[in-house]
Amino acid sequence: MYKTKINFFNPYKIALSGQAFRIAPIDGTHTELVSRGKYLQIADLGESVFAFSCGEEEFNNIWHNYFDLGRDYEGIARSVDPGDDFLVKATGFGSGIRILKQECFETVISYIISQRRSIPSITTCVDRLSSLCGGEVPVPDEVFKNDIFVSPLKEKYYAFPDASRVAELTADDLNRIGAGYRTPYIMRAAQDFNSGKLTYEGLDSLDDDELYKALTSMYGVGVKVANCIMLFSFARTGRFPVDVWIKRIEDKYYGGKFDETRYPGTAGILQQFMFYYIRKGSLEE
DNA sequence: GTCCAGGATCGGG
DNA sequence: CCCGATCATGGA
Repeated sequence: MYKTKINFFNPYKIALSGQAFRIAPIDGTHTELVSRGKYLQIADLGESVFAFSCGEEEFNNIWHNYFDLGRDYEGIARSVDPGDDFLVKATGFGSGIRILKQECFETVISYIISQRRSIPSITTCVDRLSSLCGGEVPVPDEVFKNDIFVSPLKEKYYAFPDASRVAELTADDLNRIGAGYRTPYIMRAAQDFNSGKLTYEGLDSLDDDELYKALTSMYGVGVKVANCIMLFSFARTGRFPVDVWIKRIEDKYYGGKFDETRYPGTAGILQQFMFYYIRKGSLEE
């Protein structure tokens, strides 16, 4: 168990923010996730103090980066135009949300799956894919031994499969987990990552325009999914994905188009606040 | 049963 | 370049 104080960090909101599909709140103060082939539980102890179900070394090597804890989110919130009522509200409401640095292949496949589906439906499909061919991930003993933590939601957890495993699946396999018409998209993406035609390192070495071009040239990856991959896996925080929810915001509050060039390098982070607010904000009004 | 979902592709104008 | 039809399925 590693305990530390973190400002502007709210795992509960992050779990509900819809940017990742394998993180979930257990109750109001506990959140669990699987990433990097590991199970992690976080307990919110109040006063901005959090307990992680791992050692200090794992926290520093993996989770500090995963949760983007080195970035100044307070400064980003302060940079918002005070005359933009909607954005000010959204940023305040979502305070504590971080842009996760998710694994590349998982993000590509998850967002290919995401097209034209609701978030619960995406989660179901990604979970089915993981339990079909991802390796089982143990829950650390610490979760059961230390009463700071609570019982996990599920009995078993599975890593998101790597490209070699997904590349072995047949169209029937993918249809069975509910991939629907995205099945051929997933198959080709898995082949490209498995063959080495696409790699995280290769893609990450590209600048924004080149990366965008590389992603949108993939079969089944269009404008929106490419921007999500860039934002949620490559930390290209200037990218501004527009889905049906953001489009509604643009129509209602920004005359049809949000001027993302006003926030170079941070528009994507603000986008996530907007997305969270339009979907969850009304629940507390 | 109906409707919509963190859209992309394809063909045709 | 822009437009409309179409795509398979889960969840509300």
